[in-house]
Amino acid sequence: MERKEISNAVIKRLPRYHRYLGELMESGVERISSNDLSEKMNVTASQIRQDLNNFGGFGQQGYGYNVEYLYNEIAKILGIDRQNNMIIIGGGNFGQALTNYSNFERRGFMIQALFDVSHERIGKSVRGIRTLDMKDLEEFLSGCHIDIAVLTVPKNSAQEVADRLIACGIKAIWNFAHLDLKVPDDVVVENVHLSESLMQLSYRISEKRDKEGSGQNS
Amino acid sequence: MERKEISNAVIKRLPRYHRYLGELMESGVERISSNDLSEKMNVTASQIRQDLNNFGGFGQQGYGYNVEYLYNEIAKILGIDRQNNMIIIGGGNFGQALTNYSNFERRGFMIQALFDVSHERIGKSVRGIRTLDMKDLEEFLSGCHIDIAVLTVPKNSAQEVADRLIACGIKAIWNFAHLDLKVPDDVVVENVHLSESLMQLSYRISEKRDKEGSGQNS
DNA sequence: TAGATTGTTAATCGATTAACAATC
DNA sequence: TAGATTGTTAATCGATTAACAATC
Repeated sequence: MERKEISNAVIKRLPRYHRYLGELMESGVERISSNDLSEKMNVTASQIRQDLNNFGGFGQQGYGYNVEYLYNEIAKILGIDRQNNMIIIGGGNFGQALTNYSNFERRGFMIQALFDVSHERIGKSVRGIRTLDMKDLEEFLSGCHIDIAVLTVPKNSAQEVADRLIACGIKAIWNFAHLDLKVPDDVVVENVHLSESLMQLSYRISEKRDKEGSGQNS
Repeated sequence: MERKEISNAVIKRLPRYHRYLGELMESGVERISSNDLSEKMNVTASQIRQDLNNFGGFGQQGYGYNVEYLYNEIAKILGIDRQNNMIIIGGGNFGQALTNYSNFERRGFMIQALFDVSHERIGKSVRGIRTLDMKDLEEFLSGCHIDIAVLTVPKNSAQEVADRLIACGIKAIWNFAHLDLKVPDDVVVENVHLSESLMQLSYRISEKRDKEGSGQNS
């Protein structure tokens, strides 16, 4: 029995449920109804129940959901109940920032190495994580299992690096480069396009500016 | 006459259109049909035409779209045809990485200052951009116009900082803190929740793992 | 048992795709 | 003019919300 196909919209909401449940746990809340959670999160109770029931019946009629249980179940669904080994390709600004950001580790995302081409960076350690020579990528990957490769290289070398990673068997890429990678079907890519996010914000600013402008004229 | 309400789905696609049109321009392409663009971008031609026609008729029957013209029109729609002044609050890993990332400037997003509470950081400059004392935030904002505040502070101080920014008249926040900010209706927030992005990737990895597992058994 | 709240089906809403008349 | 391709209306598809029977 396979999972039925889950829509992207649902997958996007799961981490947010997980976050709110974590906060409820921290404040000692033991159980919560879809209705109470919906008010906290500003979504409909119906949506919460629909979303969760894609994966199973985690609640109990007349009671609601046990916070800790649901938190752990969502963690399992998200695959963060286990260790995920990562490498970061590109030791520039973002590569180093991500390496320094120790929060990922708390969720089981362990950075095993950083790769770069610059001889100024190679050999140095960031938070105990070695910066290795990009030349040695293939050798490194043949020696250990890496679940996720983080791509923080310039746009013009991103595809080439991705190809090398995929040739080594990497199946998941967290892509910070500002382009759409071409990858085989069995490789998953999650994009973080910061400039596109910033442009969306900019859109909303100018949309507001337009509205105010026309408002004054009416 | 006001813009009609544009759906979020459309807004998210605009920066990607802009990016592809920019690349076409660079390779010297003068005109393109919705059909050719749709093949490049892996969307339907219908969607491209529908999206664009939310904002006006930019094409010409029998000809298609002029690449440079459309590129510039989308830039206007996105509000990136003008300068946007930004400040970054939080001079940690991400704050510094964003400050160092000079690509934003090319799109008119100018970082005017960096703010921090740490005396080790205050007074130092990153790429010519001063790190100021968080204490002086209100004074600074009274003296110049800032369009966007970038929030790269720890989760537990983010709301407090946001409140201060809003009190100073900031209307747009690019939020990297891992929480949902509470802001008035006239303030726009764009979130970059990196851990949620990483969890979505993790979900897809484990989804694939499940499928393969069940495949072997069948 | 009565009350509460889920799980799930049905209804609605919105977004995407298809089709085609308008027009360059 | 004929061919190409848009702008736009109509049809379809999918996601969200509402409703309610099941059940703890």
